[in-house]
Amino acid sequence: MWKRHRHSECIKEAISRAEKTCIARKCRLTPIRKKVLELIWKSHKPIKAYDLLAQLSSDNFTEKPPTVYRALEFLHENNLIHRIESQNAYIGCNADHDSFDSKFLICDKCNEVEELIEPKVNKALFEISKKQGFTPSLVNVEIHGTCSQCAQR
Amino acid sequence: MWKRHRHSECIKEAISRAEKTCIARKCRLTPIRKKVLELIWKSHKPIKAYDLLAQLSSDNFTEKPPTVYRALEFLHENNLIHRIESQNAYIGCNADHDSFDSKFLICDKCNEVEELIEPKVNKALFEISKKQGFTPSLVNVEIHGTCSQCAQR
DNA sequence: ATATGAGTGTTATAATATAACATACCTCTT
DNA sequence: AAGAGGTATGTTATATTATAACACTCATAT
Ligand SMILES: [Zn+2]
Ligand SMILES: [Zn+2]
Ligand SMILES: [Zn+2]
Ligand SMILES: [Zn+2]
Repeated sequence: MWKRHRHSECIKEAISRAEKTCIARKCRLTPIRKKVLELIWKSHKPIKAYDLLAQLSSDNFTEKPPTVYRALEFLHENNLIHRIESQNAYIGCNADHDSFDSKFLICDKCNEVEELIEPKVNKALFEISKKQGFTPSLVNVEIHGTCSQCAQR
Repeated sequence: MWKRHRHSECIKEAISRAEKTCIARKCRLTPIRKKVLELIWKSHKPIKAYDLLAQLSSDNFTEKPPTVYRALEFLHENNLIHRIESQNAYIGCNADHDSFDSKFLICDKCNEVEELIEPKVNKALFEISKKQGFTPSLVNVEIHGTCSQCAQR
């Protein structure tokens, strides 16, 4: 996001990463799962389940919701995508980060999302939690605002 | 949460706080809005819109969804409640904190939620965002895990 | 009293997600 | 090659969450 790049490379990298993950974890990147992951990456923004569904379907053929939700579940379990809670939408992840740590910058103008990879805040949040007697297992941070591109306009 | 307290006092305090807020902001805590706020506080956990709806309704009378969603919208705009995004549920707020800063400890066992009031992490996140050229307007942190009560069991 | 805006009632529908069960398809064993 | 067992998909139905649109009521301010 906000950096020029060959987006087709992102997608290739994501698929290749997914294939490796599946070998390592002994699970299968079936055609449906692969297609959903590709569509998520093509979108370049968080994409909603029913938009994926529409793109999966062709004129003479309609996929049903469970198809896409199952693929999303699989991809999520295997750390290949994230769900942006405040948008009910899904975005690809190409970073090797702890699965319990996710942080996003969400532009409310253009809707693009960038994942923040930064371990310190996570650590601080874990420590604060523990002080309260709470045992954290997962941290999700969603920061809304305006990206640099949109700020310039 | 996780601290013994007279919960009836929480509710009273919340209503009194809401009344003050409404005077200050020149808006109205109508009977519906007040009732919804009370029900949210009575729940003691995040509560869902349709559960509120059920509680608002009596045997011979059913409220409609817009009634509760409008009340929730009002309460949220006026910083009297928070929405827990990962649960599609709503919880009361009695803290005087910046409206753009909300952090929650969410116990996945008992479903109770505690709000964390702690300014440092927020500041750190703002700074990290700005370094990326992003102008933040709102931070939401949801930390899932196990509360001390549930850990003991 | 009457105009104005805020609040509520009502109907309908949109958007998001899952349950349940049937069928197909891999992969391993024999 | 046949069968068993598990994984994945197809299919139907339904649950859950949320909003649009328009009519009506009510407070209150001039
Ligand atoms: Zn990630
Ligand atoms: Zn933007
Ligand atoms: Zn709060
Ligand atoms: Zn608990």
